[in-house]
Amino acid sequence: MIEEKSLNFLEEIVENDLSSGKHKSIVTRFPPEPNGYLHMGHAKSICLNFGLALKYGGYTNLRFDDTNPITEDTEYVESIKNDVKWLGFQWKNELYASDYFNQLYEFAVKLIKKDLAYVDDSTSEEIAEQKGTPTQPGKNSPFRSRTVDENVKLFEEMKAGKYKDGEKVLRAKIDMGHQNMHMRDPILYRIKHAHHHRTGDKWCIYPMYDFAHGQSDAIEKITHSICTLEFIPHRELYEWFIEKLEIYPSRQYEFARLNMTYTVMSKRKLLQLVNENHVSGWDDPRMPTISAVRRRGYTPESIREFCDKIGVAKRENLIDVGLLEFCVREHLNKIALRRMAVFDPLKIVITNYPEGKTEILSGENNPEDENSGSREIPFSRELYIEQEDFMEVAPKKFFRLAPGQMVRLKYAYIIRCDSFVKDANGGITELHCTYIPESRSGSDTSGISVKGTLHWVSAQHAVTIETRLYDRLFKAEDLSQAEGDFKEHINPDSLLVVPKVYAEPELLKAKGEERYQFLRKGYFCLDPDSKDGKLVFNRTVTLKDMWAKEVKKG
RNA sequence: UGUCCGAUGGUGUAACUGGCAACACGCCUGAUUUUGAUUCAGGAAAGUCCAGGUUCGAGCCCUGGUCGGACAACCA
Repeated sequence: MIEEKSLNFLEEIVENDLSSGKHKSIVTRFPPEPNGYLHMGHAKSICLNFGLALKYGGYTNLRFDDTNPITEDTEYVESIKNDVKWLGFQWKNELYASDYFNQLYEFAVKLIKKDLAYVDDSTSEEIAEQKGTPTQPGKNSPFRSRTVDENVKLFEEMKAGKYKDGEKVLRAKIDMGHQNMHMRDPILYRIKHAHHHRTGDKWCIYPMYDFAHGQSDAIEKITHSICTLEFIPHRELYEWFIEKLEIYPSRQYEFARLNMTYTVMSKRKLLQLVNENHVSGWDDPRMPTISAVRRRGYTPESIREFCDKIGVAKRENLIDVGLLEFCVREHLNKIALRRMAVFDPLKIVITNYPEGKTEILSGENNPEDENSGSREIPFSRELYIEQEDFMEVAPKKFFRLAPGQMVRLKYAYIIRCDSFVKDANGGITELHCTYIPESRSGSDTSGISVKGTLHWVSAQHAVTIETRLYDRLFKAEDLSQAEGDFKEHINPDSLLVVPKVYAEPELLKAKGEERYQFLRKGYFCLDPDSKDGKLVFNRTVTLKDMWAKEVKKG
């Protein structure tokens, strides 16, 4: 009997609506504006909206909120669809707010005829002036008292293209003294002689968010319209339109957006990073966009798991990026193929191993997965190990190589370090070791047990690859609290390219969809920049490293 | 000076709707280990923003504060 997982507040609402009979099934929607790439915050929203419908047997529409032709583009539409699919969700209908432009126009006319909307000739400055402030009431526009007929005619003319951008707007007639700023005669339509990615040049007036979103929800009979906290003040207006237009009463619910440590999660800021070349693009693996984490090697499973773990509530939060890393390690540990690669080579010569001899050893692809099989690894007299795996004078708890010390070479033999060679600067250039022939992996009769196991690569057989190691994009943990402009906190060392890493030859067969664990180094995946003869790997995340922590402690 | 949201270990989310605060990440110990990974066992860590009140009993209810956030784009 598994204890039932407690519900988040949205699931509670849905369950109540279902059990009370308010709804027989639910309909949600994911409503991105196609003006940027999706990020992890959107992933949270996607998992929520699609997850709810999946759990309670409803469906989810993908609806592009494309009411501002100036900033929107089909490039973004395509990336968004791609990202949602990649995350593993399937929408019922692909819809666009622009599909409803005719209907929205009729809604506007209806409001005008009910004397609940009017055409205003005020400039945007004047309208801002009329709005007042959160603590001071606004004042009526001088155009507020136009007759219904006049408004109908003017609005038609706006639609017909008689006026220039900004010359007129359509506003709701509510209450300029309202406590809620959004109820102070909000703008419904504005004039933009702009080409729309879907409707082309058909329209020169476009509805504002508030006059498009809720109505689109109603048209689609969305039962639960879920958005982020900053839309709370819009809810009153959302419901005002439902009442006055007498349309399907979708209900809006708000949850706290995702914030993560060491990064920013706003499209505006991410766009800035892209435009100002602080990153190579929207899918630069250091970005928190979905396309970037995908390129970096994160799996959809791990992101869904992450979204599940962070929960949903109404209080502001700052999630430790370490939790995301935990989720991806957890998944990658189960599926990644193990490979060996040496980043900072130190040559070792096995002095008692025959020159010219090559042995083919076998290494399991994944100890976590019995069905993953094994691959062949060449072993020979000259090998590379990591520089950091040798110390001339080793502390007692150093289980790696040092003069006289023994280690196991993974999948191979136990070796002992006999001597080392130094260059003029005192740097270690070469180790001379002897191997224990009867310690061969899988048939070890030596009876020797060692504390350390090293990864290695045969010098003669190694292939070289490029690797890109990523660190956090920002140095500040909480960018919302950090002083000054967010870009002042960019981490200059967030990308480290290692142009030449020595890898076991099996890696030549690497495939883009595959995930790899470079033993003791982390999880990696092939980057699309790879070409024949030059493979590039991204480090998704490091392995947990207790030893590094130990060393730090001193 | 207004209105609206919110407040539980370091972080995030719970608490059967009033019954002596749980789970996850992180942290610390130890065991296992041919990855100092994984796995396993254990531990530290909040008395629930504050002050009153109701109650046999309050993180949950009431009152008043405090703190944090949102709201004044022809953006969404």
